[in-house]
Amino acid sequence: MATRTALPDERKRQILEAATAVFSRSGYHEARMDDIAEASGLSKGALYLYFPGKAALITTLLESHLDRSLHFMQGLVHREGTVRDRLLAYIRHEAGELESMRAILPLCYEFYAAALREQEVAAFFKSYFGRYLDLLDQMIRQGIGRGELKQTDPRQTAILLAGSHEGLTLLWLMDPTTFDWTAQMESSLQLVLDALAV
Amino acid sequence: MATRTALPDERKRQILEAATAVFSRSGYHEARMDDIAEASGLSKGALYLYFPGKAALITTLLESHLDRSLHFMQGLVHREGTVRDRLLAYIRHEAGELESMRAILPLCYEFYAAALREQEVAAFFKSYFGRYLDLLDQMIRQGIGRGELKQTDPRQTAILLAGSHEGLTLLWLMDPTTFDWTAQMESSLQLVLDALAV
DNA sequence: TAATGCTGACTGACCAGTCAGTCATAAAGA
DNA sequence: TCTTTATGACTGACTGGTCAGTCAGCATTA
Repeated sequence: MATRTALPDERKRQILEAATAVFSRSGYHEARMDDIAEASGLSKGALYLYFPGKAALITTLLESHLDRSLHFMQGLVHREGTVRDRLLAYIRHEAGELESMRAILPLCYEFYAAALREQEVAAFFKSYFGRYLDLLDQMIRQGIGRGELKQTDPRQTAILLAGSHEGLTLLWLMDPTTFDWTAQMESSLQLVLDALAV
Repeated sequence: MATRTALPDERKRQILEAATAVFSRSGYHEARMDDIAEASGLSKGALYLYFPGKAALITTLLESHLDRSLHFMQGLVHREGTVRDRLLAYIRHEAGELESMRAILPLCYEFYAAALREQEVAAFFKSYFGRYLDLLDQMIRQGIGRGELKQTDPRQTAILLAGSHEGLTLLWLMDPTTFDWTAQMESSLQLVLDALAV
């Protein structure tokens, strides 16, 4: 019984792990279902027993990855401490994920491109970025309410912080040797928060 | 004679225009050479008389687009005025290109993804971002030298500005209704420059 | 014996790139 | 001036290869 119900989950995990490896090596379009089958140690047919198709593999992957990041941020909003300390904690947390991000982010970019053409993908990212901005927004409001930050448009600040995060990460990915991700993220955050400190 | 030598250029322009339309509608991978042929009013064979293949179409397109943006920035570095005014001018210039950016940027993202896997594409973007950062860096040094900005690490500031630009544009593309690109870019720039003003 | 989990050869659609052939025009010859 | 030959721009049917997804059948277990 335990095995019987556990099997599908185990197989899904096994397939997703293989898919992550293959997608991050080859990208979505270049990746072949045969490669994923081989990497997973299962047959191609088996993939279709657990997932309806190639697209489902990538969306499941991205969804779980982005959800984890969002979940951490959610926790921070309800934690004690200054906005500064909590955002620094967020940066440090993300820094720990940098290696897995290097595998996932190229796939995100392929999907950002798709998002700008396909309704369904667009809704997915719109919701993700929306929730991300809402959490930042909420934290900034806390900072203003507690007298840590100046009166300022919280949404605008949230967009600046989120945008810097996205953009700096992109620049870093393009050439990781030119600067240290964590140091740059921290100094950028400090600069913005200094400008907004009371 | 005039017509004879002008023809290849005219045809190339005609093909690139069609390619822009088709690529921005369908993306690089989904776009078919047959579609581009039809959109250009030429036959598929003719495309191969003027370009060696599909890849050459997209690289030519992106190259000319990024070069134009870089060229404008280059001009700004040698222009009179404060750093603030010149960067505001840059934002206003880019704002004017927003519509054509909406067609081109999805392709960029597809290529960012490719850049993270393929040596040749990586070199292309590395060089582009490198030159972009160099120009910003140079302008910030001018600001420091002229007493407009505090002593600060110019590279770090350049990375923050360039990163914000990239990231804010990405967020905006994902949902252009949530905020105004120009207003957000300007307020972000003002905040950063205020923090660095003497 | 039946059910479940899985296999992998196969199919059909797709598409980048090719190339034998067309056609309009120009140059050469009658 | 009329005819023939040459040129080069262009065409589009075709090829060769790829790959997502299918399904008839096998192996293992209950």
